Amino acid sequence: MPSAGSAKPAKRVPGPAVARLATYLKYLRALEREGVATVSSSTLAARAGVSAAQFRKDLSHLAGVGRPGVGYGVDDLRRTLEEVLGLGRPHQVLLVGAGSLGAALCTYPGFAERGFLIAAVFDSNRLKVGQRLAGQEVRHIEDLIRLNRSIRARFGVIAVPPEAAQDVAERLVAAGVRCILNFAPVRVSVDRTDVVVRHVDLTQEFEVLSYYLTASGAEG
Amino acid sequence: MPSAGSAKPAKRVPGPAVARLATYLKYLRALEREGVATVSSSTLAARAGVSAAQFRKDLSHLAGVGRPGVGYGVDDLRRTLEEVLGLGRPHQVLLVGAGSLGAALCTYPGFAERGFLIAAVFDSNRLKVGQRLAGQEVRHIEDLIRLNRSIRARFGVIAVPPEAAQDVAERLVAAGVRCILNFAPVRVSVDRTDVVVRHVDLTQEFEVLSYYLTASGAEG
DNA sequence: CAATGTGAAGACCTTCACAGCC
DNA sequence: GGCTGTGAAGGTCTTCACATTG
Repeated sequence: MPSAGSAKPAKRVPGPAVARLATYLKYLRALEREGVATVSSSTLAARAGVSAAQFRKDLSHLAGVGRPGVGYGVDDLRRTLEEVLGLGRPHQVLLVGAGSLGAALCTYPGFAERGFLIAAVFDSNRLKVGQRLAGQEVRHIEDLIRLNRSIRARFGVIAVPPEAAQDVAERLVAAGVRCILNFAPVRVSVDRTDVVVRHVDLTQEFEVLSYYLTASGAEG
Repeated sequence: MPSAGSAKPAKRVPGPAVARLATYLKYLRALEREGVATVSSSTLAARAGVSAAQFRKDLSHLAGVGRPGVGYGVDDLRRTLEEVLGLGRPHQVLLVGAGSLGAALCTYPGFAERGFLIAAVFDSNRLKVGQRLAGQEVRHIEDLIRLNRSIRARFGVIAVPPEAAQDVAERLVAAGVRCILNFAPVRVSVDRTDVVVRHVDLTQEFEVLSYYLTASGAEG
């Protein structure tokens, strides 16, 4: 497979490091807005809440963009991270589920600001189909595969009740989606190895917090 | 500090294991609804998407609840996990930010189902104060500390724009909140060691997915 | 002198394999 | 025979410390 793109080093980046690279990118963009041209590992690492050594090690997985004695060019590093993360251009997203969570995700401005555009919204409830949600007409789930033949989105969001999640995942994969963000509190499985799924269980986040509250011995 | 509670072993549980314990609990509750009385490590592990060895190692951090040759009592194990995670009783939650995300979180039934009750909603916008959101009257942020003297919530959710997040965090801590779930795309820092913060950056989840899409060489 | 990039060391987590129990 | 619990082995990630560079 002829790899698209430029001189990026195809070294594998460890999972935890990928998540932190996305964090660094966020703060680099903030620095750029502030007009900062150069930043040191210790400064940016402090903002991101990691050690300077961690930061430099993470960046060592990419081509060298820092200059010893000087630091990192803010614009340079931002572009490198965008390239590594595949964020050079906007991405289309299919959103499935027009309930309260789906509606919130649809109106959340943060996605579009960072290049993820909700291209279509789907639901299985005929009462919701045809309604408008943040400028989007809600479509029926049966039309997902057909409509994505022209949209060609590679990202999908599952925001449906747990019973429906697996079916939605399969439709998304069949429609050509390769990255799935699943908000349903149940695991969905896909057989294809070129499809990646991430689970976000909001209640589970609370439950983890609760452990640390309990473990610290401080009860209310 | 005299530790409250019962015969739970005070061994420290590794971070990744805590998250998985919460996952196991989710599937145990589902099994219980299905009327299953006993389950083996391999069965439950398969549902949760981990190896059987991983599952047993995670449980080895707690008191032994499995019986060799038989498996785990579903009800037993659920109760043990609830106790370890501190989920034996409901928890009150303060929600700050009545924008689209805040509204969605307020109406999301999953929180209450799993014992996290939104006790009050706050916003800084006087136009929103007094409005109702899923049965809750929106309060002004200035009243947060005072109102929590009677509510005594220990959990807080930050669903405000990034500029306001740090201020909200400080108010929550001052009000006695010990666990903070932060949806603002910026790190908030708290000085107290007995307060734990978790960050959920929804866009960042997409960015991580994008890396794996790009890394697999499959471009659309 | 200031700051990066990196091998080596160390900490942490996962997987293996098997003794022991039902 | 089936299954748990766990020490030991293996792998991954983080931290350290320093050679190197501008």
